[in-house]
Amino acid sequence: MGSLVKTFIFLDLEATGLNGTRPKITELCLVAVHASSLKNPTTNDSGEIQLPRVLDKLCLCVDPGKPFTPIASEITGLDNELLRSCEKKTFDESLINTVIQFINRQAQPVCLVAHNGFNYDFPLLKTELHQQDHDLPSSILCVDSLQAFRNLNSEERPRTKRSKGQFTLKGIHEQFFGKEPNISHSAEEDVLTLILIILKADRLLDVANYKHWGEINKMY
DNA sequence: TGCCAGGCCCTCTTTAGGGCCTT
Repeated sequence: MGSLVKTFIFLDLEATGLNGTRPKITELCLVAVHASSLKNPTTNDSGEIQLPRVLDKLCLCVDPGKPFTPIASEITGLDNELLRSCEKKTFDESLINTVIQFINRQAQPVCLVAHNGFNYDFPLLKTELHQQDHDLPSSILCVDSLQAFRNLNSEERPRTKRSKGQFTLKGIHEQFFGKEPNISHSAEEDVLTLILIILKADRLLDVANYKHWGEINKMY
């Protein structure tokens, strides 16, 4: 199914907490890359993989309208006062239209990609859309890069004891590039890290399990 | 009010338990 996709839209959400806290989105970042740009990544003079030159970005901060958990605030560097002082709007119709227009601008069909997306980002995004009586088209495809990396691991590597952090964005980046990613837990930096590790794991999107947006359930 | 996920994967498994991963 992945071979049909013309645009991969890498997605990351920051929010007020994890699933059990009925979180609200505080920041979202979408970066769209044409499938052709993922097939033959360019490298610099040192042989390091480079991000594609042609990519579309949409990054927005959002007033969540509910308190952050302390840990979420610490991790993301955002808090209610900061977002309010910058006069950020809530997850409203204007934001939803912007996201939909961003998706519609891309070569179709598109596929959303997020790390642990099937359990976190996609259900949370669906929840916020439904709360405003909106949704994305059911035909949009989705991939969870965490699940895909685990599939890749079980197929291509000898069985090794799992270790904490093995499949985190940071952990995969360290395994591939021998160093930590620049900054983690801004939505944009996490998306760019995700793109880099997917460029490095060139078979990942071939072995991934594709779902339709219509199969994604709300988080709450 | 108080509580607070859940699907996936691994193993000392399958009549189960526990850790990972996302903020």
